[in-house]
Amino acid sequence: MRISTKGRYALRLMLDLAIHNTGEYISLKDISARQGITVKYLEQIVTGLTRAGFLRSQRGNSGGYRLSRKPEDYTVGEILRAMEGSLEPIACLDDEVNLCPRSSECLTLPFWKGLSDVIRKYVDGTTLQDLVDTSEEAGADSYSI
Amino acid sequence: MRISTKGRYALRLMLDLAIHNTGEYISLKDISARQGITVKYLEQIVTGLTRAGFLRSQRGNSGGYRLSRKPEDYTVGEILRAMEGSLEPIACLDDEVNLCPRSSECLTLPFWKGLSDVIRKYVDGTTLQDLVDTSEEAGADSYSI
DNA sequence: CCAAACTCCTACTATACTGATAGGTAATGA
DNA sequence: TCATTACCTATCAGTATAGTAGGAGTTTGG
Repeated sequence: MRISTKGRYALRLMLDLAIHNTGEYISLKDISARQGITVKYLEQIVTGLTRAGFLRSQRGNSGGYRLSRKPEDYTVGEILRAMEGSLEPIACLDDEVNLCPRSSECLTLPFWKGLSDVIRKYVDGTTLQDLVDTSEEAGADSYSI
Repeated sequence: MRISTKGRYALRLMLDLAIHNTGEYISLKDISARQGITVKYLEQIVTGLTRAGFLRSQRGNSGGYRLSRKPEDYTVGEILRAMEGSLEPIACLDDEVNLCPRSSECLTLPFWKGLSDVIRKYVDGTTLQDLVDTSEEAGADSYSI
């Protein structure tokens, strides 16, 4: 039941861009310095986010990335799904294809559906802006992000 | 974010024993036939559950397993944790040891704690008896467990 | 009493996933 | 033009997953 580093780092990257959301492009080098994640690994993560349409990129000197929407228009759920593929606790819940032949008589399936629901409600009920807000509440000075 | 087969099968095994909770010992062979899981794999799963004190076992002819408590006295959470080790979405939340050096300034940590909370509330708020009840509501005949 | 029916224990294996690192190409701005 | 940046593909060690396999010890029904 673990979120991979890609999912966790993607969230930190997006949050970093949300906090430094000036309209300018932010380089991975800068994000790397702040987040302590290598540029090379960030590249892999950012690829997924750009392909999902979450980021705009600019090549060349003084290039980088910026958010393509406002922070309040991203849910944490969609960011995590872009990296993790699925947040469902069991494959049966992903789609019809993975539905197992026992599903109609499976006594544990309703439990898993319920778990899926509480997870989905939570992650899709939290926006990137919500995370920015909690950081400001806590006092921006104490954070080095 | 997937629950492993061990966790899923453990829940099915416990639920099978809860439904056939006559006081008699139930053999893995019987459970295997009902659940479609090999006896050899069930052995591995049942070992963890027995060590956790969830089951009583009886060796030899007409031996098997039975629940050591009443179905309403098991939470699904503790059953899953016995097999999965931890249900925390990130290692930082497991214990002090795994806490990363950035934790005090980590802007995403409160989010992960919140996710951990909704998961924990759900899985520890559901008992084995709850799963038995939903099966009875749905009509016992339609289920072959 | 003994053989069948069980649990119990340890080892092994193939496959996939994770968490990276590495090297090179293409675009851009000063 | 050249330093800086995004972009692309490949590789790799380590770990976890989802089992399979073979046997040893225990109990009881016949």
